[in-house]
Amino acid sequence: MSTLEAALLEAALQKCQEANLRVSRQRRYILELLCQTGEHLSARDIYDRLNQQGKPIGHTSVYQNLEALSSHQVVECIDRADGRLYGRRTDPHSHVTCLDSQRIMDVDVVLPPEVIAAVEAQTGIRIDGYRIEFFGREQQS
Amino acid sequence: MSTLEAALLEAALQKCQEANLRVSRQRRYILELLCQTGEHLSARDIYDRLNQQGKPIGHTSVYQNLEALSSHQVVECIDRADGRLYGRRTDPHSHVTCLDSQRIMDVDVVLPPEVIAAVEAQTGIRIDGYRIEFFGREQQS
DNA sequence: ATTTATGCAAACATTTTGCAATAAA
DNA sequence: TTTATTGCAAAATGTTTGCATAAAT
Repeated sequence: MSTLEAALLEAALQKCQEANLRVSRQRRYILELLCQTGEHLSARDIYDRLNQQGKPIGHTSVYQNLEALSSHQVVECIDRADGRLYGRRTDPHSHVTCLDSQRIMDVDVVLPPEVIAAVEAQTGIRIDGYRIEFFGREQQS
Repeated sequence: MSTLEAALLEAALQKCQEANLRVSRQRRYILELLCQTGEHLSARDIYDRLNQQGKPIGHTSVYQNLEALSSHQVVECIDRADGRLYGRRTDPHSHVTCLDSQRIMDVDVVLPPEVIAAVEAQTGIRIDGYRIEFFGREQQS
């Protein structure tokens, strides 16, 4: 496990404490899995991978945990055409989806203030945040 | 029906022809509903509203139609935490979601080329398009 | 000791599929 | 007339809930 992954896991466990979420064995399994793979996984992915790895967990627990963890901002939850996915980053960020591999990458993009102001003017909504979904294909050079 | 709505409906019917999608009574019902309300509706919303309006349509037809129409870019399909929603605009655009009312508004935002270039450099993906999901609350002034 | 988490079984909601009847072109 | 669409019934998915057991603090 890289130091980045370790740091992410540490931060996630910290947040659990703050949120009064006990660090059960199964909950730790899920957090370790998400922090180690940078991927965005479905509930089923998580269920399958953990059980394959000899880390037994039930369906219900996966769902209950993902609900608890995402509602406390310990993990990220995104809705996609092919179902709900969970990721390890909860700070504001955007996504790039490769249309060939369907792989999702996290990216950091900051919009110019003028863009936000224009949206606020256009809608009357005070913008609190945003997420950009980019899509494209791998460069074949 | 406003001229905008009429134009949107006309364009949608046009696209059906080009895609060899017959304009059945039920298909027309769906397109009229989506073009008239600017809202983003779920399959169930559409089923309920049409049947309430005395425009009978079955569950299967709603789903089959939304699949056919969205895969041919006649209507928009977006995935949200509370399910799949359909809208009338298929050209590139972004969304603003009011966190109080859950209302979704369409907005037009064009990203500066530098932003796109930065994302491409960061990921190795040639960006084909994007959609920004903004969220915020109504201004109470 | 107290409270939270687990996970089976069952309910639920949403979406998909087989197929015979129907309607659009 | 030919081909696509409809919609019932049934199945497949994905997600949630009741509840008794087990585990974390």
